[in-house]
Amino acid sequence: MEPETPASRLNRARRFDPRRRDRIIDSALLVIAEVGVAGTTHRLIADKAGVPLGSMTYHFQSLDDVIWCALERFATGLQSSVDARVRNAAASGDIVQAVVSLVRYGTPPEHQHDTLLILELYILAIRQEKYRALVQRWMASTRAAFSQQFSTVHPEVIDALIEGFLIHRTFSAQVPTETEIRNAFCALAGSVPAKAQR
Amino acid sequence: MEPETPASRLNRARRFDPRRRDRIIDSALLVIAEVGVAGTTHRLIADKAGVPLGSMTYHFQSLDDVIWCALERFATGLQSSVDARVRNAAASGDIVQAVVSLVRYGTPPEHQHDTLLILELYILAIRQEKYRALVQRWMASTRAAFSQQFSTVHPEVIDALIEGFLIHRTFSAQVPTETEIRNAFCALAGSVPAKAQR
Amino acid sequence: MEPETPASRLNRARRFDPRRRDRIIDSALLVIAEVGVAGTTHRLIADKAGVPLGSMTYHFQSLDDVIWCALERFATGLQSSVDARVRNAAASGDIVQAVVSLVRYGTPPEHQHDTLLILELYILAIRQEKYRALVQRWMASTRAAFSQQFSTVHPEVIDALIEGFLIHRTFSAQVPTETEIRNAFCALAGSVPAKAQR
Amino acid sequence: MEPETPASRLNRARRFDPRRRDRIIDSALLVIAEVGVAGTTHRLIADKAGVPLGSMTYHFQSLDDVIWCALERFATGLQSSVDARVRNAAASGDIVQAVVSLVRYGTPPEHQHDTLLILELYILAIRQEKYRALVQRWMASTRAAFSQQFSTVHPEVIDALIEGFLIHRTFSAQVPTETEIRNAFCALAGSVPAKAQR
DNA sequence: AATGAATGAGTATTCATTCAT
DNA sequence: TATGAATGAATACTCATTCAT
Repeated sequence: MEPETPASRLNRARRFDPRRRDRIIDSALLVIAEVGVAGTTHRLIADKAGVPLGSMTYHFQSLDDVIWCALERFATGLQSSVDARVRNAAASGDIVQAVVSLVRYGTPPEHQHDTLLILELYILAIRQEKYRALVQRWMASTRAAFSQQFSTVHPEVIDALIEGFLIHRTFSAQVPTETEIRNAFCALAGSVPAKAQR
Repeated sequence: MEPETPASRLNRARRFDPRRRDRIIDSALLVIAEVGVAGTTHRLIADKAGVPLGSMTYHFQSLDDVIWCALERFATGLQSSVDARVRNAAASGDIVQAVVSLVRYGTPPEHQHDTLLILELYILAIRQEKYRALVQRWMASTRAAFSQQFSTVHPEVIDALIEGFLIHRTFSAQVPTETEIRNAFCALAGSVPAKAQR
Repeated sequence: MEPETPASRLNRARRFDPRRRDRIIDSALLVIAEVGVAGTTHRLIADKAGVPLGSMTYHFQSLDDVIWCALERFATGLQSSVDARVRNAAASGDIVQAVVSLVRYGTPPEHQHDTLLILELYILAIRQEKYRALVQRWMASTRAAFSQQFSTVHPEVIDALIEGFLIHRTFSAQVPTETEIRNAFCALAGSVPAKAQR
Repeated sequence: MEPETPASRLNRARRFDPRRRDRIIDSALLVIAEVGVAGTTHRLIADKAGVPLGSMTYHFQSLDDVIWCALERFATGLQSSVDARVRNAAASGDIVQAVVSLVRYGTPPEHQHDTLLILELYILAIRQEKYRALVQRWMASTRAAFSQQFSTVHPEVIDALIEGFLIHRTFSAQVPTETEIRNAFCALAGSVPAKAQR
C-alpha cells in the first residue's frame, strides 16, 4: 500500500472540483455526438467525464437539462465561429472565400461530429420551443452577418446553400470541388466567378 | 350467448389479416414522425395500428427492423415523388419550376412531417451503414434526374440548395419568396431568371 | 441435475399464473402491515409474492395503484366482517355483545395488523380524495348497521367509542375489561348494564 | 465594495443562530403535517426553515432524529394543553364541558393538522419502542387527569370516546352535535345529562 | 398462426449522509 | 462552527423481447 499523501487522497475523493459542471457539459457533447441524443444516458456522460453517477443530478436538474446545456454551448460556439469567419472575410474583402471555407472547414471526423450535433439540434427544435428559439437565434445571427456582405441576394439563400453543402458532405462520397462551390456562391451573389476575379 | 361460428371467431380474433404488416409499417412512420426514432416503442406502434403487442415481434424481427422497414418505405416513396416531378418538368420544359415546387410542396404540417423523417434518416445514416446506403441511393437517384436536366451545373449543387431550403423552411418564419427561390436556381443554372424567361 | 419434466419447467418459469395479480395484492397488504405504506416498495412486495420485479408494473400501473388495490380490498373485507357480525347480533338479539366482540376480536398480532392498516388508511384519507371516499363509504356502512340496532343513540357515538377502544388496545397495556366495555356501550345505549341484563 | 465588518459578515452568513435548532424542529412539524413522515426529507425541512442543507445533519444525528424531536415536542405540547384544560375544568367544576371542548377544539384546519400528526405518531408507535413509550406516557398522563375527575368510570373509556370523536371528526361530514357529545360523556360518567344538570 | 403474460436489463431520479474546507 | 459539494445505494418505472399456449 502506498502511503496516502494529501494529493492522492484529493485525487481519490476528488472533492471540490469547481470545473466539474463544465467538464460534464463537454462530455455530454461528446456522448451526444457518439450515440445521439436518443442514446445519451446519465451513465455514459458520467463515465466519460469521470464523475460518479450521483454527480449528474447534483449538477443538473435532469438529463434533458444536461443535454440542453450541452447543445446550447455547442450552438453558441458555432455561432461565434461563423461570426468570426465572416468578420475576417469582411476585413480581407473576400466574403465568398469565407463562405467556401465554412462548408469545407475541419477534418471529416470533426465535420461529421458537428453535422451530427446540428441535425440532433434540428430534430429537437421541431418538437421543443426552447430548441427552436435557439436555432432561430443562431440562424438570425448568421444571416445578419451575411446580409452585410452579400448585398444583392437574400441571406437565407446563401445560408440554405451552405446548409445543404454541409449536410451532404457528410453522406456523399462525391462532393463538389472547391471551385464548384465557389462558382455556386458567386453565381448566387451575382458576381463573376473565382478565376475571372483574379 | 350466441354459438360461436367459425366466422364470428374469425372476426373476433381478427385472424388472417394479410395487410397487417403493412398497416404496422404505416403506423410506425406516423409514430416516428410524432415522437422521433428515440421515442418510438413497440407499444406505441401497436396501439396506433390497432394490433396486439405480440404481433409486433411476430411480424418483425426487432424494433429496429420495424423502424428500418418504415424509413425505407418513406425514402422510396420520396424518391419516386421526386423522380415523377422531375420527369414531368422535363416534359413541360421548365425544370426550374419543378425544383421550386420541390422546396415548396405540401402544407406546413406535411412539410414538417417529411422534414422530420428526413432528419431522423440522416442521423441514422451517419451511424449505420444500412441507412447510409439508403440515403446515398436516394441522393444518387435524385441527382441523376437533375443532371439530365441541368447540364451546366453539378447536380449536387442544385440538390444542396434544395436541401437547405427544405430544412430552413421548417424553422424560419421568414422564408424567401417563390421568385427569390426561382432566381436562385436560375442563377446556379446559369440561365436567365424567371420573369425574363417568359 | 434432475431431468426437466413439463411440471418442473412450468414451476421454474411460472408462466400463466392467473391468480398472480391477487397474490400480489395479498402480499402488498402483508408488506404494508409490516413496514407501513411509507416503507412499501415494489421489491418487497415482489419478493413476498414470489414474483419477479417486472411483474409488478406489468400487473399494476404504479406502486400507488398496488397500494390502493390492497387497501381497498382490506377495507371492503373489514366492512363485510363488521356487517356480518352486526347481522348475527341482530338475529341473536344481543347487539351490545356484537359490539364488544368487535373491539376485542382477534389475537393481539391480528389486531395490531388490522389497526395498523386502518391507521395507514386514515392518513392516506386525509390527503387523498380517493381514500377519503373509501373511508367514508366504510364508515357510512358501519353506522347504517348500528342505527338499525341502537335506536336511542347516534350511531356515530357508538362508532367513535369502538374506534377509540380499537386504537388504544394497540398501545395500552392496561385495557378495560370486557365488563367495563360492555357497561360503557350499555350506558351509551341507555340500556341497563351487563350483569343486570342476565 | 464595502469593507466587510465583523457585523456584516455575521449578518451575511447568519453565524451564531442559537434558535436555529428550534426553528428546524418547528419546520419539521409543519413538513410532517404537510407531506407525512414518509414524505419528509432533509431538503424540505431545510427549505421550510430557511437553513442550508448541511445544517440539518450538523444539528441532528439523522433524519429520524429530527422527526423524533419534532414529534416529541408535538406530543409534549398536546399533553400540556390537555392537562391545562382538565385542570381548568376541575376548578370550574364542569369536567364534562372540558372533555367536550377537547373533541371540538380548534378550526378544522388546525384540527386536521393535529389529527394527522397524532395518526403518524401512532403508526410510528406501533413499530418503534421509543415512540410507543412516548404515546403511552402521554396517554397515562391524560388518563391520570381524567381519573381524578371521573370517579365512576375507567378513564380509558373516556379517553377512547374522545379519541374516536377526534379521528372521526376529520373524515365525517356528519358529526354529532355538542349536545349529543355531552350526553354521551354524561352517560358514560353515570351522571345526568347536560340540561338536567343545570 | 397469433397472442399476451411474463421477465430482466436498463433507465432517470431521489436523498440521507459524508466530509474537505 | 458551519456549509454545500459530493456520493452511492436505493427507488419507481419502461420496454424489447421471449415463449407457452
